[in-house]
Amino acid sequence: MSTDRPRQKRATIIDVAREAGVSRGTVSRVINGERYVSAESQSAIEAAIAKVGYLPNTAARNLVMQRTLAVAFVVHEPASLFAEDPNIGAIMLGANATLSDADYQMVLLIVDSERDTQRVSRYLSGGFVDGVIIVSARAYDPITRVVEKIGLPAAFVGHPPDLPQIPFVGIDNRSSARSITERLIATGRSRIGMIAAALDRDSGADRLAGFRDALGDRFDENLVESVPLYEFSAGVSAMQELLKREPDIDGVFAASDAVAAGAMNALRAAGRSIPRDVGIVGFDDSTWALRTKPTLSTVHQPAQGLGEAAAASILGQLRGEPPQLGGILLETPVVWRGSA
Amino acid sequence: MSTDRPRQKRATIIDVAREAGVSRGTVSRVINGERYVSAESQSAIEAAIAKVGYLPNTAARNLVMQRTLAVAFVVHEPASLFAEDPNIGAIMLGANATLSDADYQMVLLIVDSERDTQRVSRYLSGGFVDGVIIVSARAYDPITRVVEKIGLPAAFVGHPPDLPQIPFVGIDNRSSARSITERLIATGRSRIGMIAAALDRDSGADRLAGFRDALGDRFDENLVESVPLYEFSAGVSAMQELLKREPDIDGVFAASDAVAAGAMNALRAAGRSIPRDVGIVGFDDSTWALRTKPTLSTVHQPAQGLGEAAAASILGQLRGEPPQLGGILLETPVVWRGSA
DNA sequence: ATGAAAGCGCTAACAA
DNA sequence: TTGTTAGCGCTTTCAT
Repeated sequence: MSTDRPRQKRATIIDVAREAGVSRGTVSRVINGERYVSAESQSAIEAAIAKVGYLPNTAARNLVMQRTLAVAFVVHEPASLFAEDPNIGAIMLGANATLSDADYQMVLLIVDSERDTQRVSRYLSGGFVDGVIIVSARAYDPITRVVEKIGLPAAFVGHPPDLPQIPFVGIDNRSSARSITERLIATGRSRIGMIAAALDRDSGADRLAGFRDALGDRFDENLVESVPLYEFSAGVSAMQELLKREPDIDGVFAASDAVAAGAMNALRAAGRSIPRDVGIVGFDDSTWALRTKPTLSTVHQPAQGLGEAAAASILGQLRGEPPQLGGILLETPVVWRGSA
Repeated sequence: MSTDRPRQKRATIIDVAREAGVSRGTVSRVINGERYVSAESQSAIEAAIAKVGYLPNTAARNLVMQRTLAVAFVVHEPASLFAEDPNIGAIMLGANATLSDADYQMVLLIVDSERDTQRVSRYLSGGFVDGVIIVSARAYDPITRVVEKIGLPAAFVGHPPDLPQIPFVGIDNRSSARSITERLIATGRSRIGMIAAALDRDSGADRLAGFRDALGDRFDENLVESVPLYEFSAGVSAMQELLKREPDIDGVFAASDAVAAGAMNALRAAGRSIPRDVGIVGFDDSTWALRTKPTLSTVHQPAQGLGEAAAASILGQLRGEPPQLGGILLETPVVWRGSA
């Protein structure tokens, strides 16, 4: 006989039933607010619940109900993410808001290592969630494969490279980049360069393609400098490089606001006035855009809307509606401010 | 008879048993890598698992095992959080790393509305997690009460105001603020002000108290301006106010790096050179601190370490070790850079 | 080494 | 209106 701390066993539906002098079926009905319970039973059970301190075990309920009212939100590569990418937070919040309205619990899972990948895969197939939202999926991701295998309703934010026909939400990076570049051209700049970033992701590659589209014959690859990540510091160094190579540059499209902010620092350090000497535009319309001086002209990325749309897609699938396989592209208005 | 998509029922342990011609007990043993299984059974079962595409239902297993190998991480008030507070991301990552090493799944729950509070409370009491890490808890939070009621192992990051004896990890805001202010005094400044923030949280109040401690008799409340949140924009306006009121100010302690960055903008706009005319120091050592020019002297807040310590506390409690009720305070070295 | 059976906490169909 | 019972998918004695 052990004398370890008895660790207070949690009250179950049976304890409530015993206390109230009814069967567990009746208790279950009260808990789930069903009809056909006498007033006496009702109050006896409510009293018993309070007395024994009963709290329902949702996990057990889920097992029999075969649904969890929970949706996972999987985030990859977060190390720099939250610091440098203000979008991801907004996407999360958007998804959470929509799921919350439908009374679904969003559970966020972070994938930061090989081990995490394994564990998260197990979690997704383990019966804890009814669906999953995945942001920044990589090509041939084990998580994606598990999701496919078990047919878990899924929605991707951004288009995973290797999957042609899956539900996703995103923006048209290419045409957005083209639009803002055209706007920049319209301001009369003649030597327009670009700081491209993250060319290994389709967002990065597409933004460069859009830039190229807009410039047409006037495209000059000497005016393009590319950096690996959407980072402030990368913007600084790339702009320095560009200035050295092409001192007469008078317009810049930076692949993200953070990059643009860095570039603006470098421009100012080089004695160039913005927008007089050089006009600059960014991409994202994140908090960066309002912190620069002058404020940044940029492409508005509807981050919260992406989260909401992804959540709505999941919710629709759970209602049995066929997902929109082609994907959903959200509008990205150009926001014109002081930097160009 | 319905012709709806049959929605492919998931294979269970029973399907595997049937396919392999053994009992479910034996299958269970194989899945859990126990001894006493014949080589034939072993391989027959492995083949059957592959054939029927079996994936274990962890939720069902948890029900009988009475443990989930999962820990919740609850975040409040995220609206601005991810944009303005780079710490929270680092705390998460630290917690995730430590939990992951112990093969625990961290599930992040966002509380962004009254409704979320309800749902998250249910989730925590619903048998999905073995413990919980709570950041920025509010006083008399319903979530905190649920956690107490069911005796769920918990660790707080930062000290919740209304609970005297709970396990928490944090930093000593007061003595840290005192230290950096003393360093600032030592640079020979004679009119030192402070931009205080978030005085309704203990972090904010304690930083002001530390400032006061350092200044002693020389403390002058005309040199203190306070703002509601740790925000860049608040730093701008507070600094403008301070300059107007006390033009001869030559030193500033800002309650956070974001605030300091804002203040530096205002100082520069007012034509003051940093650190020649006025020295300024911040708090957090977040990404802000390296983006300012000159870079910011500040107090290093070990955000990742806080997450790791909180996770370690939970893990310890789950091992049955008594939690350190007094709380764990981490070191906060002063980082001296160019701004003062 | 393995099968049979009890049971984790709960819901739901069926009787009564 | 209520009690009884059969599971949800899994682990774990207890026999054998």
